[in-house]
Amino acid sequence: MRAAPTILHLDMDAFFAAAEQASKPSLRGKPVVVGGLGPRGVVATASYEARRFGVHSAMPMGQARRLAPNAAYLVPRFAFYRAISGQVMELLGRLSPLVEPLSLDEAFVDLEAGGLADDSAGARAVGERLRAEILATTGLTGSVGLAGSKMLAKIASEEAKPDGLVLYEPGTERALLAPRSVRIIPGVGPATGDHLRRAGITTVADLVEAGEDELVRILGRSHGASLYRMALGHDDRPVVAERDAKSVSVEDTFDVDLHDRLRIRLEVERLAERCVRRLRGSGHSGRTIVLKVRRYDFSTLTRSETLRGPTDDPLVVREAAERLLELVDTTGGVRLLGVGVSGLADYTQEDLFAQAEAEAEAEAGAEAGAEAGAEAGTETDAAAGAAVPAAPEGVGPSAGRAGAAEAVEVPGTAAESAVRRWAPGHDVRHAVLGAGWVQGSGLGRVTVRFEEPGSTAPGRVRTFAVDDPELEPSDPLPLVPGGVTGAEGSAPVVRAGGQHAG
DNA sequence: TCTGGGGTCCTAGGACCC
DNA sequence: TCTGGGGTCCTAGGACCC
Repeated sequence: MRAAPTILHLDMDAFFAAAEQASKPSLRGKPVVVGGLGPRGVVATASYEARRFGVHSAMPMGQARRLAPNAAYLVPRFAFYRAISGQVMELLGRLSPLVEPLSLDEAFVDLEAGGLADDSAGARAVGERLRAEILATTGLTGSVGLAGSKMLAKIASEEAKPDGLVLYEPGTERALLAPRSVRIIPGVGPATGDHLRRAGITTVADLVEAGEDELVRILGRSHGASLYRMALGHDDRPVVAERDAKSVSVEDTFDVDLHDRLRIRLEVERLAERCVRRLRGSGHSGRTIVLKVRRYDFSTLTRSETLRGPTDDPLVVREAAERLLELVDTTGGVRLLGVGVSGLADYTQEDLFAQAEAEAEAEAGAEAGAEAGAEAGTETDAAAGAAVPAAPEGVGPSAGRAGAAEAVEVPGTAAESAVRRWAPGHDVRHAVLGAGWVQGSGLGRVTVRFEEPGSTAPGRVRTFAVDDPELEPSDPLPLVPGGVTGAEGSAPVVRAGGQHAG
């Protein structure tokens, strides 16, 4: 806490959906839902128009479609959102050296460290100027919260939504929080909320009245003590610019539960390879391999194995994941598989050298029979894995393999690649008609609306054969003339946190 | 058409060591 | 051979966030 409201929290409004509306004029003012379009998809972001129908983040798509059947349903385009996020983060970087991104659409900024504001009036001016710059640069609106602590700044930005600014004067924290639900405090979710409610605690005032000892008794040492402090409005957490990643993971939910053990194993191998690609891409190696399995009944389990040294070797990670799979009973079916690596180290020659040594030792000590068996298995499966084209970003099995029968088969049919190529919302270019985006596809046809971010009226719609030679996928166009697009792929990487906008 | 994907942090028990 | 007490590492699960 500080004497002036110089901690700023920025939250872009309905980020993914707003970005789609900005890039597709025909969707402006209309309900838009961005998320997984497969049978098991969920909503990532709903536009404010869609929220009026009751659609919200994390809701199953089927439910969203029942509530808002006439909304536009689009698959997320992360590269595009990342590019816009990079522009926004760049603007934040001009305010202060201390910027802490929480996700693509959210960040804390320490204005005091930037020397641009040291009182309420100054902070408010900086906040309003920032909002104007974001609008001018990206065409999107963001909401700003200003307060003397992270917690209050975040609550303020929530209060400011959409397209607003709220400033809480230091000293008013307790009175402001007292009548609110405990759920307003970041970190209090459904489970903790229920737990507290059963103890008769529903408001922040109740938390204060209960006292620290009681909260520690109910919620445990760490959670109880920090919750008590938060309830009093005490929050000294600093804005931290650099946070090292602690783990890298990938996972897939399947349209249909997997039963076949060979298919399950094949998917684990593909996930391991994808995971290592990401691991290497982030410049890390890691020591602990984690396999995640969600069963038909949604029960989830993890199995992990810690190596003697950090690795970024695809084979090592894959074989560890395979060993872990052997420990899991998959009878009844599997709806999700995931592979992760934690215990990250910076990728350096030293690490690799140490790892090679550790592996040599391990191999020398291993039983010959087990080694031979593992190797024979991976040979075959590696060949099968290599035949499968990697899905483009944002298009998981749910989008790409809709309705695929569960069997030992190699995905990647022509129909399937058409589904991926012409995913709803993706940009295309027609040799004669110019820039547009996919409204929908199926039965060998793809429907395109021809319009650009700058268009003032909705564009015309035309339908083509999916293999029309004049039509091809293209990169997003800038939302604002002269702005960046998703094509660069060089936007600053948002490190920790999720990828979804609320 | 019931429940995504990528993260973080915390707890708790057992192994192991001193 | 009658029992202590820490510290650290590993594993598994759960809550939470966007």
